Amino acid sequence: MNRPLAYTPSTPLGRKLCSYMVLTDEERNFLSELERNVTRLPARADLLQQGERYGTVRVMRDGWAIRHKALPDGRRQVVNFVLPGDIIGFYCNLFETADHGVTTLTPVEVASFSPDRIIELFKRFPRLAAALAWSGAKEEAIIAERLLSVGRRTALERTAHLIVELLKRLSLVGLADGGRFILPVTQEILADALGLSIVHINRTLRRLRDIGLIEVAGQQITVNDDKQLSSVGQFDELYLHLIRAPKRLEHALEQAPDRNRAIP
Amino acid sequence: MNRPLAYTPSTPLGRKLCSYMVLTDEERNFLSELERNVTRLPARADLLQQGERYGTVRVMRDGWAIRHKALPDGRRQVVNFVLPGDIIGFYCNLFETADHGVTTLTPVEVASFSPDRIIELFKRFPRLAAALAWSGAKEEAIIAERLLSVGRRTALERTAHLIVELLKRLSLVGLADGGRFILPVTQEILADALGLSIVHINRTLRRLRDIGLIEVAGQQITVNDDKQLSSVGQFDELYLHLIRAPKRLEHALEQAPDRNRAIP
DNA sequence: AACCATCTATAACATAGGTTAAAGGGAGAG
DNA sequence: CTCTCCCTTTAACCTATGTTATAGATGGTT
Repeated sequence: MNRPLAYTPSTPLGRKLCSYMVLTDEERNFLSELERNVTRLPARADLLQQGERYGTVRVMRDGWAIRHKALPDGRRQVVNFVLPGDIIGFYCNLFETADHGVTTLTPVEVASFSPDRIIELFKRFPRLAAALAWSGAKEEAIIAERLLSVGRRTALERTAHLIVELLKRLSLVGLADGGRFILPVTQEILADALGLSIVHINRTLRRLRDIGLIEVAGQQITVNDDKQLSSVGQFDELYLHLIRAPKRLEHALEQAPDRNRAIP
Repeated sequence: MNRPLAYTPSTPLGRKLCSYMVLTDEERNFLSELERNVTRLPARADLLQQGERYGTVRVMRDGWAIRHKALPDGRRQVVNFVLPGDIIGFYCNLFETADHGVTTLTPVEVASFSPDRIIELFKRFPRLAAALAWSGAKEEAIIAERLLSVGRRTALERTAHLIVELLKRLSLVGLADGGRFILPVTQEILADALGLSIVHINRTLRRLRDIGLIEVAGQQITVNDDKQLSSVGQFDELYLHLIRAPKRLEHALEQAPDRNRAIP
């Protein structure tokens, strides 16, 4: 392991931000300090409970989780999947109480730190703050796209769309290969993510299998024809904002942080 | 009009941020500079088109708009309503291209400024940056709640929920009084916001009228029994995060910005 | 190896909500 | 004043998806 640490931090969060911009040593140090305090949790553990008072900010280092909201009678909607490198309730930690829960799907490794560090980050590292804002905006875009799915796509389209989305997002962090990935999720959770019943998800997956677009073997999903699957799901990757930081941001951020601010 | 300007800036954005924390003169000046460049547009004008390259950041000063996403075949989902004081694509302006459109519902007054000002804001005004991050997180929370509605609430519940949400949000900016407000929206747009057909929205509104929970007169909606309407919609205002900034944030932000940063 | 719990799979039936069609408002243009 | 155009309203019918029920898989535990 003698890759220059300067370019590939060992932390998922650092790696993520690195893909937006070149980090200074100071920034890198601050980030790796944030991820110093690591915890392991089993599958099906609550990282955050709806209604709970926020205490810590967390970064998912390894494993999967879901962000979900529930109605009093138990109906539940999965808002998003939390993948390695994702931050759990970054801004939300600025709230008093959680309006959603976060539950692990697999054993996970998470780093925790105090919300005060966020304030510190805003004050000392404006470039990191902007980069995190950018990545927060990406999450919002993903949720808005899921709203479009649930509101306006048919069951078949939604399901196809979600599979393509996960394939893309996992490929980005090296967790999918040749259209094949592990989906550590029961059909109940899939149903809750897509606003469908568990029976209908089952029917829909079967249709996708019958058409030959996907193969399912336990938790392993293989996408046979991603072009056609994307087209069934009317998938347009625009919303994932996969391109690095836009030139504008990159340019503004690539200068060293102006700590003595000469701006008039 | 001789209220001390220091406490009630005349700009919607400034007023919004003021409710989170005490602003310094410098911050106030910066904000009002941002809102200097004002444009008026008629109803049904596109403030932003899906797929367009971002050019400017906008703040809604007066009027309504919708944020919406469309599928290639024309099906459309309204993601959120943009009310006075809301920022249009604040972080999103850091993206290359828009993954959603914004269209006015009424004649509007918007302020526009260059995205560069956002970078400047992050560098010079960390407290404003954090406050804007907080308000961005609130928008995400609203979208997540709408996802829960569309995914898991029945038509009646969703509709009730949206009406209560709008009532609360409008009350907050003084645009609703005694449960009465103007909803400058066709039933088609309501349908697109709730993931329903236009016919079914009509049926559902009728049911709410028949039960006596609301009254509709043109664009004016009167909520007769907001307790019961909230209960039908299983409305829990937690997600609106109406409380001022949490103590933690408030405390951290209320100090003057530490421009010379003595933090180790 | 047998047991239990949890998932998946399918069938049969029920219904919320979609679609199509057509008849009224209402408001701005001429 | 009346002609449009766009919106709302309602009815009749249809279908995608939900519900209930049951049987198989699967995998961990004793």
